[in-house]
Amino acid sequence: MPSRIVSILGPTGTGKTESALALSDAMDVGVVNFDSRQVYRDFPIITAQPTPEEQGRCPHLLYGMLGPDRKINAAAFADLAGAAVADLEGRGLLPVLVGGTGLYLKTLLQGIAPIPDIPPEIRRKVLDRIAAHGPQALHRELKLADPEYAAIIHPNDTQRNARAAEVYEATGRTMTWWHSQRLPDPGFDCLKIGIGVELDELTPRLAGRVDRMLEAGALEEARKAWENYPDPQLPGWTGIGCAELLSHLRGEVTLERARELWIQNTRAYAKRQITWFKREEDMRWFRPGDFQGVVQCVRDWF
RNA sequence: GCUCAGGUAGCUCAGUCGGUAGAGCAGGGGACUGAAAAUCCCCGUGUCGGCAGUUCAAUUCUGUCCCUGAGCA
Repeated sequence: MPSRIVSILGPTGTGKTESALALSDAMDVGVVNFDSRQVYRDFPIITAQPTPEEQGRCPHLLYGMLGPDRKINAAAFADLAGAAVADLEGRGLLPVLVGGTGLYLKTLLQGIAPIPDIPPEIRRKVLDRIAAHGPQALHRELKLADPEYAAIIHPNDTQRNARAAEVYEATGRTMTWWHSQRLPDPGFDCLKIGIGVELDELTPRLAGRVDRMLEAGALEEARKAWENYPDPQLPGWTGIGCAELLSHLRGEVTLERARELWIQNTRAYAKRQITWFKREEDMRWFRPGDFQGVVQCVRDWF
């Protein structure tokens, strides 16, 4: 018996959180975060986590549970999400996954290659080599070890070349081999609800959202986080908004410029998300604000 | 008013020893199997400030005018 779950997907700033709350008014649900940034405790405003009041309206899981110094990845997150879903089901609640991180959803629903954790010293070695010789050097080696995967990823792609190198070095198996491993069916029957807009329509909303975050104390939030975690390399600081505000706090740009960059980067991110979700199969699309449509869609699904 | 430095893609700028020009960013499209709010790929015609002159040919040289910045008055 597969678990029945609902996911609310779409680019940032389309009102996914509100849609989930509308669902919670209509039926017994629990919300599971599905956003790689909303896991960070110290940035509730900047990462647009549901407010405490909103989270009080029904169970909310996987929000703000990590410090900015903690790393998370797709596989680890999917494990947590799987446990969260089981938890809600045990309480008789319909799990509603809300977020914009497409890879995390894909990992939960389809599983991911069972590659073991990479020893830190191997990772460091690979990163050192990239720093010294560039990702192209690793790509040349990859061509010999795993031509099939080398053909798929670009020589300039730092992250994927690093990943391929560390996996091969640590496990003695290629990415192609790992990706060809049969995965057990994670066993989810997921209704995918997409909140869709054109980028042009979304842009002014994103700008307004950034302004509201600033009014709500985003800068103060960043300042406090910086006092506690004064290292710009930490995973938590790489979020959009966090990075721009930090740049201002360190005197590199004016607040006005930080705001502009924040909006610009948010927009570019939304564009990438739109590209991703466009390809997602079995999506039911709704306009922002069409809460009735969303609720009805879930009802009909049962 | 004088001197100097500039006026080239939406922005910041490179360049053409004379044969009509190219980077980064922005913008558009795309990819995505453990960093994913990440990472990466593809897409560049614009009166090269205006006018005139020299030349087969000027964005490039010359003159002049306009604009911007710095300095001197």
